Amino acid sequence: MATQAERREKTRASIVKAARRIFGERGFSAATMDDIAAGARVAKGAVYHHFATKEAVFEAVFEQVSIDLVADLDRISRAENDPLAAMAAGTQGYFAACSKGPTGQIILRDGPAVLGWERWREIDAKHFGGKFPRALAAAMEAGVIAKQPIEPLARLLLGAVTEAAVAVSAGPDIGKTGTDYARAFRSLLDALRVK
Amino acid sequence: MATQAERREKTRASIVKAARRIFGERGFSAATMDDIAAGARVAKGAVYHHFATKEAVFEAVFEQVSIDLVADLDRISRAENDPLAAMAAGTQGYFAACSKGPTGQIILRDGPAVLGWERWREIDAKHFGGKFPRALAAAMEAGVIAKQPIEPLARLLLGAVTEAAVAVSAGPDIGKTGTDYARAFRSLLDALRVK
DNA sequence: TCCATTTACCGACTGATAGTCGGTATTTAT
DNA sequence: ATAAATACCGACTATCAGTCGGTAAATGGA
Repeated sequence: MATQAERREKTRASIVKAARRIFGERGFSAATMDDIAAGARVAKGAVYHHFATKEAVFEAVFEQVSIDLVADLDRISRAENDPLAAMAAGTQGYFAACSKGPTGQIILRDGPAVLGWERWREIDAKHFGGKFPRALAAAMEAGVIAKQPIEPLARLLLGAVTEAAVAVSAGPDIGKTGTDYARAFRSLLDALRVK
Repeated sequence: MATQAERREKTRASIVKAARRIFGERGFSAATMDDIAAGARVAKGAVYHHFATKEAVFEAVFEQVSIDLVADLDRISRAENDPLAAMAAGTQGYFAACSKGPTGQIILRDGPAVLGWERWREIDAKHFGGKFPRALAAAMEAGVIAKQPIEPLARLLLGAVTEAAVAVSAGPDIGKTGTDYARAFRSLLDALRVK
Protein backbone atom coordinates (compact mmCIF):
# COMPACT_ATOMS: atom_id res chain seq x y z
CA MET A 1 0.00 0.00 0.00
CA ALA A 2 2.59 2.48 -1.07
CA THR A 3 1.86 5.85 -2.61
CA GLN A 4 2.22 6.21 -6.35
CA ALA A 5 5.38 8.24 -5.88
CA GLU A 6 6.89 5.50 -3.76
CA ARG A 7 5.91 2.73 -6.15
CA ARG A 8 7.26 4.74 -9.02
CA GLU A 9 10.56 5.53 -7.40
CA LYS A 10 11.08 2.01 -6.17
CA THR A 11 10.51 0.50 -9.60
CA ARG A 12 12.62 3.11 -11.32
CA ALA A 13 15.48 2.59 -8.92
CA SER A 14 15.26 -1.14 -9.39
CA ILE A 15 15.46 -0.75 -13.15
CA VAL A 16 18.42 1.59 -13.00
CA LYS A 17 20.22 -0.69 -10.59
CA ALA A 18 19.76 -3.75 -12.79
CA ALA A 19 20.66 -1.75 -15.89
CA ARG A 20 23.81 -0.45 -14.28
CA ARG A 21 24.98 -3.96 -13.53
CA ILE A 22 24.12 -5.32 -16.96
CA PHE A 23 25.48 -2.37 -18.96
CA GLY A 24 28.65 -2.50 -16.91
CA GLU A 25 29.14 -6.21 -17.40
CA ARG A 26 28.24 -6.66 -21.05
CA GLY A 27 28.35 -3.21 -22.58
CA PHE A 28 25.48 -1.30 -24.11
CA SER A 29 24.81 -3.18 -27.31
CA ALA A 30 25.03 -6.66 -25.83
CA ALA A 31 22.61 -5.76 -23.06
CA THR A 32 18.96 -6.34 -23.96
CA MET A 33 15.91 -4.63 -22.58
CA ASP A 34 14.47 -8.02 -21.71
CA ASP A 35 17.52 -8.76 -19.59
CA ILE A 36 17.17 -5.45 -17.82
CA ALA A 37 13.47 -5.97 -17.17
CA ALA A 38 14.13 -9.47 -15.89
CA GLY A 39 16.96 -8.23 -13.71
CA ALA A 40 14.68 -5.62 -12.20
CA ARG A 41 11.89 -8.19 -11.77
CA VAL A 42 9.43 -6.18 -13.79
CA ALA A 43 7.81 -6.57 -17.20
CA LYS A 44 9.27 -4.90 -20.21
CA GLY A 45 6.30 -2.59 -20.34
CA ALA A 46 7.25 -1.19 -16.97
CA VAL A 47 10.68 -0.27 -18.26
CA TYR A 48 9.14 1.54 -21.18
CA HIS A 49 6.71 3.23 -18.84
CA HIS A 50 9.68 4.85 -17.13
CA PHE A 51 12.08 5.28 -20.04
CA ALA A 52 11.27 6.06 -23.63
CA THR A 53 14.24 4.21 -25.15
CA LYS A 54 17.18 2.00 -24.29
CA GLU A 55 19.38 5.07 -24.62
CA ALA A 56 17.32 6.85 -21.99
CA VAL A 57 17.93 4.00 -19.58
CA PHE A 58 21.62 4.23 -20.31
CA GLU A 59 21.60 7.95 -19.72
CA ALA A 60 20.08 7.48 -16.27
CA VAL A 61 22.75 4.91 -15.46
CA PHE A 62 25.45 7.16 -16.82
CA GLU A 63 24.38 10.06 -14.62
CA GLN A 64 24.32 7.88 -11.55
CA VAL A 65 27.78 6.50 -12.20
CA SER A 66 29.05 10.02 -12.85
CA ILE A 67 27.66 11.28 -9.56
CA ASP A 68 29.29 8.45 -7.62
CA LEU A 69 32.58 8.98 -9.38
CA VAL A 70 32.63 12.72 -8.79
CA ALA A 71 31.99 12.18 -5.10
CA ASP A 72 35.01 9.88 -4.95
CA LEU A 73 37.26 12.29 -6.80
CA ASP A 74 36.18 15.23 -4.68
CA ARG A 75 37.19 13.37 -1.58
CA ILE A 76 40.57 12.56 -3.06
CA SER A 77 41.49 15.97 -4.41
CA ARG A 78 40.29 17.86 -1.37
CA ALA A 79 43.18 16.30 0.54
CA GLU A 80 45.71 18.37 -1.43
CA ASN A 81 46.52 22.02 -0.87
CA ASP A 82 48.47 23.10 -3.94
CA PRO A 83 45.97 23.63 -6.81
CA LEU A 84 48.04 21.75 -9.36
CA ALA A 85 48.74 18.91 -6.95
CA ALA A 86 45.01 18.60 -6.34
CA MET A 87 44.42 18.36 -10.08
CA ALA A 88 47.07 15.70 -10.40
CA ALA A 89 45.66 13.70 -7.50
CA GLY A 90 42.11 13.85 -8.83
CA THR A 91 43.40 12.74 -12.18
CA GLN A 92 45.10 9.72 -10.73
CA GLY A 93 41.87 8.78 -8.97
CA TYR A 94 40.03 9.06 -12.26
CA PHE A 95 42.50 6.69 -13.86
CA ALA A 96 42.10 4.19 -11.08
CA ALA A 97 38.32 4.24 -11.22
CA CYS A 98 37.94 4.09 -14.98
CA SER A 99 40.78 1.79 -15.83
CA LYS A 100 38.85 -1.35 -15.07
CA GLY A 101 35.42 -2.86 -14.72
CA PRO A 102 31.93 -1.47 -15.13
CA THR A 103 32.74 2.19 -14.51
CA GLY A 104 35.19 2.32 -17.38
CA GLN A 105 32.81 0.47 -19.68
CA ILE A 106 29.98 2.88 -18.98
CA ILE A 107 31.83 6.17 -18.76
CA LEU A 108 34.56 5.82 -21.34
CA ARG A 109 33.50 3.27 -23.89
CA ASP A 110 29.75 3.32 -24.31
CA GLY A 111 29.14 6.82 -23.00
CA PRO A 112 30.25 8.88 -25.99
CA ALA A 113 28.99 6.39 -28.55
CA VAL A 114 25.54 5.94 -27.08
CA LEU A 115 24.80 9.47 -25.98
CA GLY A 116 26.63 11.20 -28.76
CA TRP A 117 29.55 13.48 -28.04
CA GLU A 118 27.47 16.59 -27.47
CA ARG A 119 25.18 15.02 -24.92
CA TRP A 120 28.11 13.18 -23.34
CA ARG A 121 30.00 16.42 -22.99
CA GLU A 122 26.95 18.13 -21.52
CA ILE A 123 26.50 15.57 -18.79
CA ASP A 124 30.21 15.28 -18.29
CA ALA A 125 30.44 19.04 -17.94
CA LYS A 126 27.60 19.04 -15.41
CA HIS A 127 29.43 16.62 -13.16
CA PHE A 128 33.15 16.81 -13.90
CA GLY A 129 33.59 19.64 -16.31
CA GLY A 130 33.30 22.34 -13.75
CA LYS A 131 36.21 20.96 -11.83
CA PHE A 132 38.96 21.73 -14.27
CA PRO A 133 38.03 25.33 -15.02
CA ARG A 134 37.65 26.06 -11.34
CA ALA A 135 40.97 24.47 -10.48
CA LEU A 136 42.67 26.36 -13.28
CA ALA A 137 41.15 29.64 -12.21
CA ALA A 138 42.37 29.05 -8.68
CA ALA A 139 45.84 28.22 -9.95
CA MET A 140 45.98 31.40 -12.03
CA GLU A 141 44.68 33.45 -9.16
CA ALA A 142 47.39 32.02 -6.94
CA GLY A 143 49.92 32.93 -9.61
CA VAL A 144 50.97 29.31 -10.03
CA ILE A 145 50.35 29.33 -13.76
CA ALA A 146 50.26 32.16 -16.26
CA LYS A 147 46.97 33.96 -16.85
CA GLN A 148 45.28 32.91 -20.11
CA PRO A 149 41.84 31.95 -21.38
CA ILE A 150 40.57 29.25 -19.05
CA GLU A 151 37.95 27.40 -21.03
CA PRO A 152 40.03 26.20 -23.99
CA LEU A 153 42.91 25.12 -21.81
CA ALA A 154 40.59 23.29 -19.43
CA ARG A 155 39.09 21.39 -22.32
CA LEU A 156 42.45 20.41 -23.69
CA LEU A 157 43.52 19.08 -20.31
CA LEU A 158 40.24 17.26 -19.80
CA GLY A 159 40.65 15.63 -23.19
CA ALA A 160 44.17 14.60 -22.33
CA VAL A 161 43.04 12.99 -19.11
CA THR A 162 40.13 11.20 -20.75
CA GLU A 163 42.32 9.85 -23.49
CA ALA A 164 44.83 8.60 -20.98
CA ALA A 165 42.09 6.96 -18.94
CA VAL A 166 40.85 5.15 -22.00
CA ALA A 167 44.37 4.01 -22.81
CA VAL A 168 44.87 2.76 -19.29
CA SER A 169 41.53 0.96 -19.33
CA ALA A 170 42.71 -1.00 -22.35
CA GLY A 171 45.26 -2.65 -20.09
CA PRO A 172 48.90 -2.09 -19.26
CA ASP A 173 50.08 -4.39 -22.05
CA ILE A 174 48.80 -2.11 -24.75
CA GLY A 175 49.29 1.36 -23.41
CA LYS A 176 51.38 2.37 -20.49
CA THR A 177 50.30 2.00 -16.90
CA GLY A 178 48.21 4.52 -15.04
CA THR A 179 51.32 5.63 -13.21
CA ASP A 180 53.09 6.45 -16.46
CA TYR A 181 50.24 8.63 -17.57
CA ALA A 182 49.82 10.24 -14.19
CA ARG A 183 53.50 11.16 -14.29
CA ALA A 184 53.25 12.52 -17.81
CA PHE A 185 50.22 14.56 -16.86
CA ARG A 186 51.94 15.97 -13.82
CA SER A 187 54.89 16.93 -15.99
CA LEU A 188 52.48 18.67 -18.36
CA LEU A 189 50.98 20.62 -15.48
CA ASP A 190 54.43 21.46 -14.22
CA ALA A 191 55.32 22.84 -17.62
CA LEU A 192 52.48 25.30 -17.22
CA ARG A 193 53.93 26.51 -13.93
CA VAL A 194 55.28 30.03 -13.98
CA LYS A 195 59.03 29.66 -13.82
CA MET B 1 34.68 -10.07 -69.48
CA ALA B 2 36.70 -8.77 -66.61
CA THR B 3 39.04 -10.94 -64.61
CA GLN B 4 37.91 -12.15 -61.23
CA ALA B 5 40.33 -9.77 -59.55
CA GLU B 6 38.88 -6.85 -61.47
CA ARG B 7 35.29 -7.78 -60.74
CA ARG B 8 36.14 -8.29 -57.12
CA GLU B 9 37.94 -5.01 -56.74
CA LYS B 10 35.30 -3.05 -58.56
CA THR B 11 32.48 -4.39 -56.43
CA ARG B 12 34.43 -3.97 -53.23
CA ALA B 13 35.31 -0.39 -54.06
CA SER B 14 31.71 0.34 -54.91
CA ILE B 15 30.57 -1.03 -51.55
CA VAL B 16 33.15 0.93 -49.61
CA LYS B 17 32.28 4.09 -51.48
CA ALA B 18 28.58 3.76 -50.78
CA ALA B 19 29.25 2.80 -47.18
CA ARG B 20 31.50 5.79 -46.69
CA ARG B 21 28.78 8.13 -47.82
CA ILE B 22 26.06 6.49 -45.76
CA PHE B 23 28.10 6.06 -42.59
CA GLY B 24 29.23 9.65 -42.89
CA GLU B 25 25.74 10.98 -43.37
CA ARG B 26 23.76 8.94 -40.87
CA GLY B 27 26.27 7.48 -38.49
CA PHE B 28 27.03 3.81 -37.96
CA SER B 29 23.95 2.58 -36.18
CA ALA B 30 21.42 4.35 -38.37
CA ALA B 31 23.03 2.99 -41.53
CA THR B 32 21.65 -0.37 -42.63
CA MET B 33 23.34 -3.06 -44.66
CA ASP B 34 20.42 -2.98 -47.07
CA ASP B 35 21.02 0.72 -47.67
CA ILE B 36 24.68 0.09 -48.31
CA ALA B 37 23.96 -2.76 -50.70
CA ALA B 38 21.39 -0.67 -52.53
CA GLY B 39 23.77 2.28 -52.66
CA ALA B 40 26.44 0.07 -54.18
CA ARG B 41 23.90 -1.46 -56.61
CA VAL B 42 24.60 -4.98 -55.44
CA ALA B 43 22.66 -7.57 -53.46
CA LYS B 44 23.16 -7.90 -49.76
CA GLY B 45 24.81 -11.26 -50.30
CA ALA B 46 27.56 -9.55 -52.27
CA VAL B 47 28.33 -7.29 -49.35
CA TYR B 48 28.60 -10.28 -47.07
CA HIS B 49 30.75 -12.03 -49.62
CA HIS B 50 33.30 -9.26 -49.19
CA PHE B 51 32.81 -8.36 -45.54
CA ALA B 52 31.96 -10.65 -42.67
CA THR B 53 30.06 -8.08 -40.62
CA LYS B 54 28.80 -4.52 -40.65
CA GLU B 55 31.73 -3.62 -38.43
CA ALA B 56 34.12 -4.99 -41.03
CA VAL B 57 32.60 -2.68 -43.64
CA PHE B 58 33.02 0.22 -41.27
CA GLU B 59 36.63 -0.73 -40.66
CA ALA B 60 37.38 -0.59 -44.36
CA VAL B 61 35.74 2.82 -44.57
CA PHE B 62 37.58 4.01 -41.51
CA GLU B 63 40.93 3.01 -42.96
CA GLN B 64 40.20 4.81 -46.19
CA VAL B 65 39.17 7.99 -44.44
CA SER B 66 42.26 7.78 -42.23
CA ILE B 67 44.53 7.44 -45.22
CA ASP B 68 43.01 10.47 -46.91
CA LEU B 69 43.20 12.50 -43.75
CA VAL B 70 46.81 11.64 -43.03
CA ALA B 71 47.78 12.61 -46.55
CA ASP B 72 46.18 16.01 -46.02
CA LEU B 73 47.85 16.59 -42.68
CA ASP B 74 51.24 15.51 -43.98
CA ARG B 75 51.04 18.08 -46.71
CA ILE B 76 50.15 20.78 -44.22
CA SER B 77 52.72 20.07 -41.55
CA ARG B 78 55.57 19.51 -43.98
CA ALA B 79 55.40 23.20 -44.78
CA GLU B 80 56.75 24.07 -41.32
CA ASN B 81 60.34 23.80 -40.18
CA ASP B 82 60.25 24.10 -36.41
CA PRO B 83 59.03 20.74 -34.98
CA LEU B 84 56.54 22.32 -32.59
CA ALA B 85 55.22 24.68 -35.23
CA ALA B 86 54.68 21.69 -37.50
CA MET B 87 52.69 19.98 -34.77
CA ALA B 88 50.60 23.08 -34.23
CA ALA B 89 49.93 23.42 -37.95
CA GLY B 90 48.96 19.78 -38.33
CA THR B 91 46.66 20.17 -35.38
CA GLN B 92 44.87 23.07 -36.94
CA GLY B 93 44.38 21.03 -40.10
CA TYR B 94 42.94 18.22 -38.03
CA PHE B 95 40.44 20.63 -36.52
CA ALA B 96 39.38 21.81 -39.91
CA ALA B 97 38.92 18.31 -41.30
CA CYS B 98 37.17 16.72 -38.36
CA SER B 99 35.11 19.58 -37.09
CA LYS B 100 32.36 19.03 -39.58
CA GLY B 101 30.73 16.54 -41.90
CA PRO B 102 31.34 12.90 -42.63
CA THR B 103 34.99 12.79 -41.64
CA GLY B 104 34.24 13.88 -38.11
CA GLN B 105 31.35 11.45 -37.83
CA ILE B 106 33.47 8.52 -38.92
CA ILE B 107 36.76 9.34 -37.22
CA LEU B 108 35.67 11.01 -34.01
CA ARG B 109 32.26 9.68 -33.19
CA ASP B 110 31.76 6.16 -34.45
CA GLY B 111 35.35 5.10 -34.93
CA PRO B 112 36.49 4.25 -31.42
CA ALA B 113 33.03 3.05 -30.36
CA VAL B 114 32.47 0.68 -33.26
CA LEU B 115 35.94 -0.73 -33.61
CA GLY B 116 36.65 -0.93 -29.93
CA TRP B 117 39.54 0.85 -28.38
CA GLU B 118 42.19 -1.79 -29.04
CA ARG B 119 41.44 -2.14 -32.72
CA TRP B 120 41.02 1.61 -33.14
CA ARG B 121 44.39 2.16 -31.58
CA GLU B 122 46.00 -0.34 -33.93
CA ILE B 123 44.65 1.35 -37.03
CA ASP B 124 45.27 4.77 -35.63
CA ALA B 125 48.85 3.89 -34.90
CA LYS B 126 49.29 2.59 -38.43
CA HIS B 127 48.09 5.76 -40.12
CA PHE B 128 47.98 8.67 -37.80
CA GLY B 129 49.11 7.89 -34.28
CA GLY B 130 52.70 7.55 -35.31
CA LYS B 131 52.87 11.23 -36.17
CA PHE B 132 52.76 12.63 -32.68
CA PRO B 133 55.39 10.34 -31.19
CA ARG B 134 57.68 10.98 -34.13
CA ALA B 135 57.22 14.72 -33.92
CA LEU B 136 57.87 14.66 -30.19
CA ALA B 137 60.98 12.54 -30.63
CA ALA B 138 62.28 15.01 -33.19
CA ALA B 139 61.56 17.92 -30.87
CA MET B 140 63.40 16.24 -28.01
CA GLU B 141 66.29 15.35 -30.27
CA ALA B 142 66.50 18.97 -31.35
CA GLY B 143 66.51 19.98 -27.69
CA VAL B 144 63.35 22.02 -28.12
CA ILE B 145 61.57 20.21 -25.33
CA ALA B 146 62.90 18.29 -22.35
CA LYS B 147 63.65 14.59 -22.75
CA GLN B 148 60.95 12.39 -21.19
CA PRO B 149 58.95 9.27 -22.03
CA ILE B 150 57.41 9.89 -25.43
CA GLU B 151 54.43 7.58 -25.61
CA PRO B 152 52.42 8.82 -22.62
CA LEU B 153 52.96 12.46 -23.50
CA ALA B 154 51.99 11.82 -27.10
CA ARG B 155 48.74 10.21 -26.01
CA LEU B 156 47.91 13.10 -23.72
CA LEU B 157 48.45 15.59 -26.50
CA LEU B 158 46.49 13.51 -28.98
CA GLY B 159 43.63 13.35 -26.51
CA ALA B 160 43.75 17.09 -26.04
CA VAL B 161 43.60 17.65 -29.77
CA THR B 162 40.77 15.20 -30.29
CA GLU B 163 38.75 16.75 -27.52
CA ALA B 164 39.26 20.17 -28.98
CA ALA B 165 38.22 18.94 -32.40
CA VAL B 166 35.03 17.56 -30.94
CA ALA B 167 34.33 20.76 -29.08
CA VAL B 168 34.81 22.74 -32.25
CA SER B 169 32.63 20.34 -34.23
CA ALA B 170 29.84 20.91 -31.73
CA GLY B 171 29.74 24.48 -32.94
CA PRO B 172 31.17 27.78 -31.75
CA ASP B 173 28.19 28.39 -29.49
CA ILE B 174 29.09 25.52 -27.22
CA GLY B 175 32.85 25.58 -27.12
CA LYS B 176 35.18 28.18 -28.40
CA THR B 177 36.24 28.53 -32.00
CA GLY B 178 38.93 26.47 -33.64
CA THR B 179 41.25 29.42 -33.41
CA ASP B 180 40.83 29.62 -29.65
CA TYR B 181 41.76 26.00 -29.28
CA ALA B 182 44.61 26.19 -31.71
CA ARG B 183 46.01 29.07 -29.68
CA ALA B 184 45.56 27.23 -26.40
CA PHE B 185 47.23 24.18 -27.86
CA ARG B 186 50.15 26.19 -29.11
CA SER B 187 50.51 27.72 -25.69
CA LEU B 188 50.53 24.23 -24.21
CA LEU B 189 53.29 23.20 -26.58
CA ASP B 190 55.20 26.36 -25.80
CA ALA B 191 54.99 25.54 -22.12
CA LEU B 192 56.85 22.32 -22.88
CA ARG B 193 59.66 24.27 -24.51
CA VAL B 194 62.94 24.21 -22.68
CA LYS B 195 63.33 27.67 -21.18
C1' DT C 1 37.34 -26.09 -77.34
C1' DC C 2 34.83 -28.33 -73.70
C1' DC C 3 34.24 -29.61 -69.00
C1' DA C 4 35.17 -29.29 -63.95
C1' DT C 5 36.18 -26.34 -60.41
C1' DT C 6 36.42 -22.28 -58.18
C1' DT C 7 34.89 -17.65 -57.32
C1' DA C 8 31.49 -13.83 -57.45
C1' DC C 9 26.98 -12.66 -56.74
C1' DC C 10 21.86 -13.18 -55.71
C1' DG C 11 17.70 -12.47 -52.69
C1' DA C 12 14.24 -14.96 -49.95
C1' DC C 13 14.50 -16.43 -45.36
C1' DT C 14 15.60 -16.65 -40.06
C1' DG C 15 16.54 -15.09 -35.44
C1' DA C 16 17.04 -11.57 -32.30
C1' DT C 17 15.49 -7.57 -30.19
C1' DA C 18 13.80 -2.60 -29.68
C1' DG C 19 9.62 -0.73 -29.22
C1' DT C 20 4.03 -0.96 -29.21
C1' DC C 21 -0.52 -1.51 -27.51
C1' DG C 22 -4.71 -3.07 -25.57
C1' DG C 23 -5.69 -4.66 -21.17
C1' DT C 24 -5.44 -5.17 -15.81
C1' DA C 25 -4.28 -3.67 -11.09
C1' DT C 26 -3.57 -0.09 -7.87
C1' DT C 27 -3.86 4.43 -6.06
C1' DT C 28 -6.06 9.03 -5.82
C1' DA C 29 -9.61 12.66 -6.27
C1' DT C 30 -14.48 13.80 -5.84
C1' DA D 1 -18.48 4.61 -3.68
C1' DT D 2 -17.14 5.71 -8.11
C1' DA D 3 -14.54 7.85 -11.68
C1' DA D 4 -10.15 9.16 -13.22
C1' DA D 5 -5.43 8.75 -13.35
C1' DT D 6 -1.32 6.24 -12.88
C1' DA D 7 1.60 2.02 -12.68
C1' DC D 8 2.37 -2.18 -14.65
C1' DC D 9 1.75 -6.37 -17.74
C1' DG D 10 3.23 -9.42 -21.70
C1' DA D 11 1.92 -10.96 -26.30
C1' DC D 12 2.68 -8.85 -30.60
C1' DT D 13 5.02 -6.19 -34.60
C1' DA D 14 8.66 -4.12 -37.32
C1' DT D 15 13.23 -3.84 -38.41
C1' DC D 16 17.59 -5.37 -39.50
C1' DA D 17 22.04 -8.16 -39.10
C1' DG D 18 23.37 -12.19 -40.78
C1' DT D 19 22.42 -17.06 -43.41
C1' DC D 20 22.00 -20.27 -47.08
C1' DG D 21 20.86 -22.77 -51.07
C1' DG D 22 21.13 -21.50 -55.69
C1' DT D 23 22.80 -19.17 -60.26
C1' DA D 24 26.19 -16.82 -63.28
C1' DA D 25 30.70 -15.96 -64.60
C1' DA D 26 35.65 -16.79 -64.86
C1' DT D 27 39.65 -20.09 -64.80
C1' DG D 28 42.71 -23.98 -65.56
C1' DG D 29 43.50 -28.41 -67.38
C1' DA D 30 42.34 -32.01 -71.09
